Amino acid sequence: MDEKVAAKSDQGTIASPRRSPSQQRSRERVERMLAAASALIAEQGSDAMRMGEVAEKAGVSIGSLYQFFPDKRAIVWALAERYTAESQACISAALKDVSDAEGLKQAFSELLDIYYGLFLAEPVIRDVWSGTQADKALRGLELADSRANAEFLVAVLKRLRPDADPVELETTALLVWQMGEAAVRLAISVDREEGDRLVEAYKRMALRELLRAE
Amino acid sequence: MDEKVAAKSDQGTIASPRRSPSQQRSRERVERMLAAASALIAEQGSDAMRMGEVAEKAGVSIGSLYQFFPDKRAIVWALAERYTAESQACISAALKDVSDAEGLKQAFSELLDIYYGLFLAEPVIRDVWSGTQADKALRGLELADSRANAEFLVAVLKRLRPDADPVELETTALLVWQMGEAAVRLAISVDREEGDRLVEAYKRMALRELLRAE
DNA sequence: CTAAAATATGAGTAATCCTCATGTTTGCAA
DNA sequence: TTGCAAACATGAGGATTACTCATATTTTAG
Repeated sequence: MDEKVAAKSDQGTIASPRRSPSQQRSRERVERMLAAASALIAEQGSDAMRMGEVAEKAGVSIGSLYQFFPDKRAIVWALAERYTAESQACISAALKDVSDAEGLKQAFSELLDIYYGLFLAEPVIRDVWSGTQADKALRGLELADSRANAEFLVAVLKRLRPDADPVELETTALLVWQMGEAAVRLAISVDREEGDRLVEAYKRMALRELLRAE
Repeated sequence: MDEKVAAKSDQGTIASPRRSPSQQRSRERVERMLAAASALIAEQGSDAMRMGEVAEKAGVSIGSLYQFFPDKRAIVWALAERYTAESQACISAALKDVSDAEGLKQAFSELLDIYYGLFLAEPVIRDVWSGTQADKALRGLELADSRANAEFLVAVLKRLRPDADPVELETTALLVWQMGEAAVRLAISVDREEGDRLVEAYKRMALRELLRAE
């Protein structure tokens, strides 16, 4: 029983596919499974995706699903890998030939627009790529919390830069705060030395932004 | 059946507590439940937390758990609210009396250290506050993906600033990239207008950092 | 044509969230 | 003190769902 529990909650390991589709027929079926999963994730998020629904939507049996995907996460994983590969190609292409400041400005700006547009248009990517199946209510709490915290920063900024556009100050504060949370999350997921460097680098960046004169 | 499913996957709503503990005894028991949940989340993450384990560890029955928490998420939620309130008080206190640039520098730096330290020391907060129950493997993929993408930026930076410290460039690139993802995630969770503003603000910030001379 | 490999199936198993009927304790008015 | 209503406690069992496996079918290779 202990081993079963261990295996069940062993989230740190990637289960390898039970079998790779080698025939034409099975390749097509696997594609249908992925498409079905993608659609369901888009509708309700990967957490609410049910294996039975995926099978039904793909027109295959439950068993066939498990023929090629060892478990539910493997399907999400496969989609994630697909999008990852696509995005890397895109990023690499955009930045490959940049060789001066002006080029970087342009390429970076375009890249962000593409990335942003992708997230806006594709809920699957939002779920898979943003990597959080956290439920909406919790996300809402986080956003509210971020806003509340950013307000403290806004108050400070208004004192320091009374003539600045309030809307811009709000935007700056919220962004700086959110990026800080991202920096800390990143920092705790790498080794301590790199984490410390990242936090220090973030501090410098954030302060430059916060103290920047109009 | 349809209604049941709807209720089950209705992640956007916060279920209100079935009952508030009004007697001394039940208040203590609820505390024990929260403590047990907190410990289990620290061990394995909230996703792997089992209601039966929480009850056992708290020394109460399953039924008592559901007397005060409508569902599993409500426990996580309760912990999150607790930490949120604590952190807001901390942030507010740190920033309240800041009135000049030097003060902001100090306060902000200290705040970040506290925040970072909290995440390092308290795995519960990591799970609850960082708001992602996404499994470790997926998180690992994301980090690897971020690193890979940041490498493209590093290549550009090395061309633009050949004399800069490579380690610093790596740090800058990874941070800028990660913050970009955070900015986009934030942008898609607010209305379109504010989202656009946030992305544009991020672009400006990021480019200032990337193009900054040593 | 035939045997082996690949693929397909879906009823069944096990894990887990949550309910509910029933029993126990507490607060309080008479 | 006593009696009673409200609050609290319990855990077996219902319901859902990820996943298995014995069995059947299709494809491929020799």
